[in-house]
Amino acid sequence: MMFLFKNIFSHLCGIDPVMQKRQITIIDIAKKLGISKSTVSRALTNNPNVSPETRKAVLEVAKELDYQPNMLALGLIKNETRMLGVIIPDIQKPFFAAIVSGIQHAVARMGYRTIIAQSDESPQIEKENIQALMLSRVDGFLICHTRDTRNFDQIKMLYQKGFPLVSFARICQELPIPKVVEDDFNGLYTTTQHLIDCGRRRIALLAGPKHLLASKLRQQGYMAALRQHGITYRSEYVAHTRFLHEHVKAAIDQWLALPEPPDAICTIYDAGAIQLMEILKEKGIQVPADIAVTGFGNDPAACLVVPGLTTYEQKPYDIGLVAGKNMLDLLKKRFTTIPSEMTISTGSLVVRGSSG
Amino acid sequence: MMFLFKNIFSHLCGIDPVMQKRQITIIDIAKKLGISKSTVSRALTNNPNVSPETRKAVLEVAKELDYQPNMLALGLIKNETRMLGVIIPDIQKPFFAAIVSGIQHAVARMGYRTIIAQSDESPQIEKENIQALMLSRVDGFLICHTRDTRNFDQIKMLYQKGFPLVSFARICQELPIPKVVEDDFNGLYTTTQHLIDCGRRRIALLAGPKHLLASKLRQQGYMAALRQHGITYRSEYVAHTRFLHEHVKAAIDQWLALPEPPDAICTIYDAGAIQLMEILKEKGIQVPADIAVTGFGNDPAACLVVPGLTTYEQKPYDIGLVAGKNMLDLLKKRFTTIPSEMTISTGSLVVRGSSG
DNA sequence: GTGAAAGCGCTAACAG
DNA sequence: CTGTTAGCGCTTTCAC
Repeated sequence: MMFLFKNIFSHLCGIDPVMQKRQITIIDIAKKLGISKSTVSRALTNNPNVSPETRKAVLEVAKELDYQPNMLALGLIKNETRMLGVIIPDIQKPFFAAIVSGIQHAVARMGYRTIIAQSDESPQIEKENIQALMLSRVDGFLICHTRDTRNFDQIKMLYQKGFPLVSFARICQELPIPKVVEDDFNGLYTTTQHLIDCGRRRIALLAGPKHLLASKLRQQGYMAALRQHGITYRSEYVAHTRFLHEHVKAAIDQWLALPEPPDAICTIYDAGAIQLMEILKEKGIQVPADIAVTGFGNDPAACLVVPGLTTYEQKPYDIGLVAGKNMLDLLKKRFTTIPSEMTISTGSLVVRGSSG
Repeated sequence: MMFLFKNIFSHLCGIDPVMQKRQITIIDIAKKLGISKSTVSRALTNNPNVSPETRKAVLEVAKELDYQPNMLALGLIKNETRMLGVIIPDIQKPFFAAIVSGIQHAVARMGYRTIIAQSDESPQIEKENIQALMLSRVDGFLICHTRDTRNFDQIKMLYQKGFPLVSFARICQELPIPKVVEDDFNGLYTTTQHLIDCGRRRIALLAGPKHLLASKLRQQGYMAALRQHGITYRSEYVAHTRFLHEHVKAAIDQWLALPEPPDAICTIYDAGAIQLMEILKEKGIQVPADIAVTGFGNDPAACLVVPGLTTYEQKPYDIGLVAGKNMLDLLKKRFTTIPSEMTISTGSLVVRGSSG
């Protein structure tokens, strides 16, 4: 519910907004000094072909008139906006918020601004956002696809048109562009191995959608760790979710109904692990005594639950930083080479109570 | 640590980026049809003064050539960018992330894009961001100040220049512009009263900086609740922090050294409450048995700590939504009235274990 | 209906 | 060093 109040300060502030005042242009400065606008332009852009006195006079008048250069006019000429389009699924997820922060800090130094667009995990909105940002003529795109994006026509179209492109976190593999990802494989390899080291042998996996690359890689890490230790992979121990609470619940019920229920559950995302722990607690099952649990990501929440969640720590801020730097590289050598490396940001195991 | 991999797909993707291809303009369309660019423009902008056949032909060729209107040129003429500047302290705080999300969803419908700039709680960076976004010629500003912003010259300057302005969360009181805030007073009144209802009498307050409006209002809510119940206000029970962990620790130490230490602690922010609970746990003090604790905000973390944190739930997403709508109103009736209402988003008490 | 011309604010090539 | 001219891509008079 919301309340409205008339602002009691309205009449007291004593500042009047100057509506509609035509903006000051270089022509105003030129007129005032009786010189041509080209000279003013030169003075303002540090062009050497201006006498020091003229420059000084121009700068003075510019300040006096509070002149603000019009970036639109400038952009029209240089055909650049110094704006970058950042497309993410959901800014409210700490993981993406941290990446965005990293990107911004990386590119702000070079005077680039970022336009953030959320796809809300909808491929359709993702498509519309790309379209809209293209029209806004951003200088480049940093894109993290939705979970369900399977058709990469839009980003291919951008590539074809020659837009500088960086793909991060949920990447498009089909294009030779810079990519920045978490170390999915190693993350699950590490947490799974940790559970094995803790003496667990019946280790289940709470995975993601089958088509999602990150999910696939994490599952491969899990399987590799099992293999390494001579533990047979059992498909009934693997549950694929679409990251919804119901799926987690269904997975547990299924596992507990098994003749040999798992003694540990590896998850590929912290939120799932935390939901898991809550459900187990409701059922009176002890974590880690009965079932150990691990996560992935080291969400802010991971250290707050009880017991603390053992997890693989990622550094989303660093991922953003690297993605931003890659974009700056592309922008710099725009017309020479296209680097198409994949950067893998390695994390580290954070051991807390949930793994025993 | 990061690893680099040469992308093995580089040679396989079969799509070639068309570097530098000059963008398609209305002149290309005009030439192809042997008509003037004015007619093309008219056809594209739904101007009635075009024959249906001409329009159809233009639309066809436009699609064929994949024509994209140049927003910069358009903006230069109309003097608008359909971009809004959003200035927040830190996108990684769930509170601000939710607000940003609300703003975006509110304005996206009307075709506005948002440029997010983080001030990192630095008044200096806040100032630079305002400056930069003004140069980028955004159509309006939605601003949440840093904790330490005391000088509002920058935003006043924007106001004076006639920019549509909305102030949210940490607002500037000195200007007659729309403001959207949480219900600070009521929040602390409510949590304090709840503690009193739980039988507590020696209630301390973990407050914020004295100069910060939200902090002042919350303290007033706390004091009003005490007064209401005939409990004497004791200044030694109030600690002002600058939201740092050390300050929280110092406050506790001070309170515990008192001849009559508090039996409850009201805080004005969840993060502080959670830090508080951790420190108390370390000291072997039981929450809520020995000391009850309440928070403010209902952070995602509030339901994860043990015991759960009793807190006043805010709806930051709604605050963003309202702020965005206010901005749209300003933009619509830009040259008529300036609404200057204050919208107060009311929350509600969420009772969990920490209050007993 | 359509075309020619002016102009949004600025830079850049070309003369002096 | 400085002024003139010609655009950047588009809309918008103003003629016809």
